[in-house]
Amino acid sequence: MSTAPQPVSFRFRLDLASGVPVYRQLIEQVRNGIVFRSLRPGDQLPTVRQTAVDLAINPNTVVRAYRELEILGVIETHQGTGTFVSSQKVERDDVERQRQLDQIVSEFVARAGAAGFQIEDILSRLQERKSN
Amino acid sequence: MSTAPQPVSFRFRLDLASGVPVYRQLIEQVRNGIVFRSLRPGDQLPTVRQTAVDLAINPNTVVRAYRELEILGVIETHQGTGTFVSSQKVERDDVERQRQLDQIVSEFVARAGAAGFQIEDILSRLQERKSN
DNA sequence: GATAGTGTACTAGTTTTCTAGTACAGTCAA
DNA sequence: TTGACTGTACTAGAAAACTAGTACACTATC
Repeated sequence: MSTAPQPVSFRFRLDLASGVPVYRQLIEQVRNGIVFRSLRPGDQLPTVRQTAVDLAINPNTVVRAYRELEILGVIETHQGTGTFVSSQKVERDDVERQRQLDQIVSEFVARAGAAGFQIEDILSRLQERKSN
Repeated sequence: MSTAPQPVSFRFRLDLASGVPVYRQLIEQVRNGIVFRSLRPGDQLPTVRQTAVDLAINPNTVVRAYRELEILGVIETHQGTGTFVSSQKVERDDVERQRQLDQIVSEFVARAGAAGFQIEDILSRLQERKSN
């Protein structure tokens, strides 16, 4: 190596015993990485090949995860260059974004509600997270 | 009929075009019914057979949905009698419930975060819902 | 006990999901 | 241009998910 442009520090890990599909584990780890700031806009993700070798899986499995994340607008892939965390999530129409947030929240409330939790429970838990 | 014990008013509907598995649509509708109070503790759900006939699906598909809901503690099934919304969700260990809420919130935050929303966005949206 | 209602169990077929093998194509630096 | 890196495309097989057919067992009422 010569210039070592922005070394990739992010690393995947697998839990084969969990029963959760590999590609889904990868997606979740990237998402969490972004939320918890271990991945920042512009950061390069491990390459498809490197990840495949490291985890002893097929490149296509990595591709599948990256593709789904790209559809979500979370990352950007550039053939021949690499895969990167989106520098700025594409700004969408406000109405569309509002609808999207609404849908996520709806589903969430329904799920928590079915488990016997009230909106108050959720709110207080989120407040805690926010202050951390 | 003679006594007509608590007529079942809840009705399922299907969206075959959605691509969402039938049994999962049923689960979601029961969950939402509970959250939005169209289903209350003790209410009887449509019978396995009636639902199967109404929606032109196999009884086992309904059974699958009901079983999953029962595992979640949302409903209770009684062979020969019917299926009912749990009169009182089984009280669990506080620590266990805390963990459960934590997990739901975690997943939610990760998902919303990946879609570009901040905890603040979620909080304000939830506050709105609460006041409605 | 008979009967009509309820949920249950077992089996199986189709579809979808998930992963892999392998060859191809773009990018960049030397 | 060449070579070593990057992501992409096509194909296919195994596993899981999903739904259905059919027969059985429990419950309540008459």
